[in-house]
Amino acid sequence: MESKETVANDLLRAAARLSRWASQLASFDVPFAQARLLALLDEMGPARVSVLAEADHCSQPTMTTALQRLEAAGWAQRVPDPSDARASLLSLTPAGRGTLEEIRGARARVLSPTLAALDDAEVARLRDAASVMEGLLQRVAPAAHPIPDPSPRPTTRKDV
Amino acid sequence: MESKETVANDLLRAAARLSRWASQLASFDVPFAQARLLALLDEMGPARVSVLAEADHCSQPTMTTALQRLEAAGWAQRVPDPSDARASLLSLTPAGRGTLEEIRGARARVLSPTLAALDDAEVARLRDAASVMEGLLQRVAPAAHPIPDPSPRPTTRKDV
DNA sequence: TTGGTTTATATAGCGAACCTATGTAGTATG
DNA sequence: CATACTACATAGGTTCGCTATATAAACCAA
Repeated sequence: MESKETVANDLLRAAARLSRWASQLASFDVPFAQARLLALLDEMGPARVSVLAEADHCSQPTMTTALQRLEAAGWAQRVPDPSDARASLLSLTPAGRGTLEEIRGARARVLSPTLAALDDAEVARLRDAASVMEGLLQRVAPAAHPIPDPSPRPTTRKDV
Repeated sequence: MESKETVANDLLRAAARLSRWASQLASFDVPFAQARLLALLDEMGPARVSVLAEADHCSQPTMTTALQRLEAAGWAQRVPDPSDARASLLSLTPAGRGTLEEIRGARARVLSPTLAALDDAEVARLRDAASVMEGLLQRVAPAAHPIPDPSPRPTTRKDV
């Protein structure tokens, strides 16, 4: 139904713009992808590289280098996985946890002037918006390859 | 009651993840930033580089190179600004508009299996989530909005 | 055990998308 | 007309993402 397509595009566009705005305005010295990874490590505790990559919807090499950056900054640490010598378990250091808290506080401060002007009903709408998007992601995340797109590449990009 | 800080962080995190997931699955050949710029050009009609940069919350050089990529792909065109020989007015070509429609359709198709499983109440929650984020964006960044007004912008701040 | 496959991660190499600093040319103004 | 300002382009650098491939451990027959 067309209304559902409209919902999809409106939602994705709004999410993209909000995310983009936040990543720019609340830019301390920590790049956005690194802040996102700090939050992921905080959530998932000690975890393998490949598990983190899947959770973040990025490739394993991308996660490897991202984690190397965090380790170099002293924000993440790795220990060998006792059950598999090929794997490592990554987790936040205390410094990493402190940085994550700083980031969350800075984001909240950036949004606070706007949030202060909202009444409880609007705050409730925001809360519901966050939870409904989380729910959507949980429905959609397990399907790693939902639309294989069998058609050959239209090559809209290379030809004029 | 949860604090407003928690709401802000939850919302931003959910928006970031949803946007990230969508940009990975629904972006056939077209990189995410280029798709975003196509939508921006569609909204803002013929517009100057600097106006587009401000609306997209990026620097002017970033917008310059992004537009050069779109022009090279045949999706954007520029005409000299009749009122100022230094400036150009950028707009979508018919090919660019077609590509944008393809992108929107692909996004909707990617989400449609999930949306089809939702009842009307949940779809309504998604719709409300999109609109509440749009409202939040207009409070914090009153720029990128359907306003085909070609009158010159009075100010050019950005001086921090 | 050996040898082949699979799995977990790392490396190499690339392009896109950001940034700041600076150059260039047109515009405006004293 | 000279100076300052403005709009855009270019230069140079980092982050972030990808695919392809290498390396090493684990697994699994025979």
